[in-house]
Amino acid sequence: MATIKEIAQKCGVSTATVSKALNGYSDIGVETSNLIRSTAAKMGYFPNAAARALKTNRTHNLGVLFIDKTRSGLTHEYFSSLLESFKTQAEKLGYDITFISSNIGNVPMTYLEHCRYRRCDGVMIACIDFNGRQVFELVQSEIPVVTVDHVFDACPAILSDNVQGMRDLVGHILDKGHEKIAYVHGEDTAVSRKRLAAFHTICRERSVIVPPVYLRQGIFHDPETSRRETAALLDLPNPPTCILYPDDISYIGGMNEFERRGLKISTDISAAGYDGVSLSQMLRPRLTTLRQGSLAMGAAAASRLVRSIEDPHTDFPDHTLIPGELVIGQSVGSLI
Amino acid sequence: MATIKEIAQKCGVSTATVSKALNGYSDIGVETSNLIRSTAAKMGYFPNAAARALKTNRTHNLGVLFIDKTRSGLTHEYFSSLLESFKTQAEKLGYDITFISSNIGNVPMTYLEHCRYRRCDGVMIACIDFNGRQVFELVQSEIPVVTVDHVFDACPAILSDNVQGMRDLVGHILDKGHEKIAYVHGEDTAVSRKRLAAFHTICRERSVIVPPVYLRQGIFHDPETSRRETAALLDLPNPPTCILYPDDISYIGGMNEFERRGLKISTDISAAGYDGVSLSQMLRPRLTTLRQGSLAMGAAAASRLVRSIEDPHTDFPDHTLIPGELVIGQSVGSLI
DNA sequence: TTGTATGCGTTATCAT
DNA sequence: ATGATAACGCATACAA
Repeated sequence: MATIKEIAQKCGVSTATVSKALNGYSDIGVETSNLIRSTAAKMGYFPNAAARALKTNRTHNLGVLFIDKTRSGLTHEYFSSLLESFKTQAEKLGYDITFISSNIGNVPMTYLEHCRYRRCDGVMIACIDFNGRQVFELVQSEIPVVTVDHVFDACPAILSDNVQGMRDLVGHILDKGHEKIAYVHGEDTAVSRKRLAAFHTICRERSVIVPPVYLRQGIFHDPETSRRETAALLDLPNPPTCILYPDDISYIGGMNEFERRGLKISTDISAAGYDGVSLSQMLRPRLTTLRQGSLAMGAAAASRLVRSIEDPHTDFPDHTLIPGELVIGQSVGSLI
Repeated sequence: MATIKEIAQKCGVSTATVSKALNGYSDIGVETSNLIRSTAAKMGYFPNAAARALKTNRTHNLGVLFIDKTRSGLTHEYFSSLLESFKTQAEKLGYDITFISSNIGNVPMTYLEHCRYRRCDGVMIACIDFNGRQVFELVQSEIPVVTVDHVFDACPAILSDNVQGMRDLVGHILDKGHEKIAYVHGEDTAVSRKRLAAFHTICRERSVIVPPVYLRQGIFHDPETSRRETAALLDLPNPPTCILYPDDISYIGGMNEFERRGLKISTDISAAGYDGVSLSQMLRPRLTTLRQGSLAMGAAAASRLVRSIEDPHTDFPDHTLIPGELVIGQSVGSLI
């Protein structure tokens, strides 16, 4: 591995000159600069990240806190594509990413300690229990943080626009003439609450009454629970004509229950998901759903985090709302 | 951030003593050692990874080469759970992981250069076009490498046991009395070839004849192609009673075609997938498939790589075969 | 058992 | 325009 010193020897200059030339300082002669650059390239030189980090106190490394007890983090398309686009954007901006965890080797450490150990320039937090003490400690620290789909007072956040998304989705269903709409929603989280509130708001705006029994508590990404709630809804004396699910995967449970009862989706019963994962468009009928802008969110998170790092003066905890996109499949039939 | 120097001051000893005490050298007095350790803990000390790396030439960082043009890498459960378990095991062994890519900032670099820049102690390669020049360059380098589901002459490999997996799966189907078995297989890769060969072998062993027209070239994770091939198979004068798909996602295409034709899966037609992703067990009927040991593979890859790094003397390019597990759903009906 | 001194590869300050 | 030198935090050979 070529070092700056070797380049200096080869070019007959000092290491200081090489360093400056390579970092584009203007006070180096054009000729020497060119000579240095070309021989550096010829020798396959790359700066030693550790040495540079030691000196500059900047690692060009972003921490990613992306943990899930159920190991569902990476296996949910919404999160994995978010991560993928975060990584891509981070790389474009010159940063690598490192996963943060709560122990390394046998040494237990908090998230914050892990970040400090690796000298992360900043951290993105997503897909985690945001109420943990360790998360809070990290958020309160001096390290720049960006959160996704959660708001902390102290740091910027990238948020999926669940309110508008829900409005678009339910609006479409209402346009199709449905007036008996049930909603199997996810666990009680900020996301669920926003969607639920938006659901109520638009229904009221359009003078559609939602009987309390149409609202069922489900679990994100758990088809079996959704199947059970679907069965309960269908057994009602006055069953709904359309059922909303917490997400596309949960819809699978409903779909199974429909088929078991011989109900044809879109004519006998309508349904909609949320997320817009690729599976939803593989099914027949294609699912009507709301595709969350996970790619845009990942990229926005990376850009926003790097801004916090590189321009700390103008930094303040703003919120970026990323819109989703209504995906009209064939799972919501028309009643008009 | 506390440094070794501050601890030294506080304890009234030299930095060398602190360093030794913290690294468990035996030539430090028990009392001083205890004093140093406790004050270090009290001060929230963690060694500066960059400084340590600079000195020891070891970063405790593993590179992960995990790229896919179609961005399907992270979104396929097989790969994402492989990565997740690799990460978990690496952390247990005291390593963080860094994604390797082919450019960072505006600076284009090869995979090898990126690894060197970050001073990765080793690299895991999976889910990538293994035929690329840059991959080859990396494999030939001095950096320890482990590959997953691909064999290079020069480095150890972790392999899913596709031959035994296929034997188990097809064996089960034959046990159910099927004699007309079609196989929509994936693109022409080493994995496909192994599975195809195993398919032929076991059929021959059990005296089952496979007409060439029962073998169809599909595409991994592409339901639409599978749907088309399924239609072609069903339109045959002498159609199969059971169809194998390249993977569970591809099966969705077949499933759609069955339903379109009003064929009841398991009684009118049988089908099997491969991979054993969680979706396959959410569908009704549950899919009969072969669950690949992705968790075991990820962990094995991490352990194997760390062994290459920490014990280079005994290192040689061996292969670790990880078995899968037959998952018997309801999609293969009995003909006997 | 403990301390001194040096160097890892880089950047940055200050001379020249 | 270029160079000598110190410093970043740590580990270690060697001296005491």
